[in-house]
Amino acid sequence: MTELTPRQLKAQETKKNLLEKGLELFHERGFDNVTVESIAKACNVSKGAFYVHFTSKYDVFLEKFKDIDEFYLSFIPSIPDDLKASEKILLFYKGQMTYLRDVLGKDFIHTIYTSALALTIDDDHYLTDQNRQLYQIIRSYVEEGVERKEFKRELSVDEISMLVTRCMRGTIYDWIIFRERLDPVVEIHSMTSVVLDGLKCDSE
Amino acid sequence: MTELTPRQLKAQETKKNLLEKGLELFHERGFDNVTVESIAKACNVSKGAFYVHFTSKYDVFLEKFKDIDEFYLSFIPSIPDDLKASEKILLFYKGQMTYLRDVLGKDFIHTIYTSALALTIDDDHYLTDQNRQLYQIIRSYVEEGVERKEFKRELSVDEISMLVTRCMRGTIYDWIIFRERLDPVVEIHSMTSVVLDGLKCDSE
DNA sequence: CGTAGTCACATACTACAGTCACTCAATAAT
DNA sequence: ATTATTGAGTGACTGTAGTATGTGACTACG
Repeated sequence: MTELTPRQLKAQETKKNLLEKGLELFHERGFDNVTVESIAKACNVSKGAFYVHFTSKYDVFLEKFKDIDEFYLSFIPSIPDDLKASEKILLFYKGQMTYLRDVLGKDFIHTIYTSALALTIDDDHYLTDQNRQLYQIIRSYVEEGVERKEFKRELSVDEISMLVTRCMRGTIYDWIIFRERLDPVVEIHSMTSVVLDGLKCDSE
Repeated sequence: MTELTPRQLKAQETKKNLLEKGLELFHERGFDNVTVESIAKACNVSKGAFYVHFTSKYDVFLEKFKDIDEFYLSFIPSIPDDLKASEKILLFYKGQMTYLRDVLGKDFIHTIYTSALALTIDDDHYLTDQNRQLYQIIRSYVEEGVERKEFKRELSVDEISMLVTRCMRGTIYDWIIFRERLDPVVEIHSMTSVVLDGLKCDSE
């Protein structure tokens, strides 16, 4: 299983090259200004080879996107354990948005959010995968909050998690469509504060 | 100004044809399965003529989208005047989402939300136009709520309106990406209730 | 070994959105 | 009436994502 033939190794290398070069070019020129052909050429392979390894131009991005969850995990320890669940969520989102804004950049996120809309019925998008780290993290905070009776009990953990993560998706969508007019770090804070306030157990 | 030459009338007719035939075909086959050429052919004009009247394939949709605001306006009278601002907003959203789901359909909204992400820097999208009816309606309810001290006073009318409308955009985005798994009428209600609760004046 | 099959990659292609230089009839200007 | 201008409409063209088919080196298996 782990035994790779020289041929498979070479293919793996090709894929890695395409991925790295692709991300590099996207970063330099923007997603729409990079052609699949140019990525392939820069790696001395044909366009056909690109499509052996990736199902679409977006696919290159999604590969990278999965790394994000690693950042999320690494970020968690910096959140003090003795905070209330809602405060943890706010801190987490602040870290996340700062990362999206300053490290990954709006173009990157733009492409991710576009690709989620572009898919055909069958294949599921990473954004809607509730097993991904991000969702699990939020869910665990929510669970904690529910146990400690911080949140309304009419709503299930999954329902609350959905609303809290929707907060984030809505803010990111707005960040993109309102262009230079919004700071996502500011916006996620005001939006999420309100939602968390609304979720608070009334008897507090 | 209102004097139209026969030539202008003919052009207007062509545009109207393209618009109607375009929407009809989109409805029949779905946006992605209709080519600009086929719309043009069905109207016995060339593709070039299409681009005289519309700046893009999306543009046909946006034209129609502007009609939505008429529906919104017509819907307002059915909302009792003596309700609280937050209840009015909930009712309004319920009516809106029902209309989007049952009359316009998800495909239509899908295309609108995709086009908002697809634009180049310069041109502004209808979704972000704060002068449009929808935004004005929500703003007026919010204003009412603020005056009656239903809402927190730390936030301005514009800030609150932004959050309330973001609620809607986030819910619609989720409706699209989560495909058959969500009912937008249910979702808008739970999401907006929470946000409105969070916006409530604490001393109530 | 030898041979059948696989798969990483190449090449030529299709499909389609959007562009551009042009035409020609309708209209405006003199 | 003659000429100049406009602008609706044309159709060939470009650019690019994605596909269909081929090919030859490598691999697996008798």
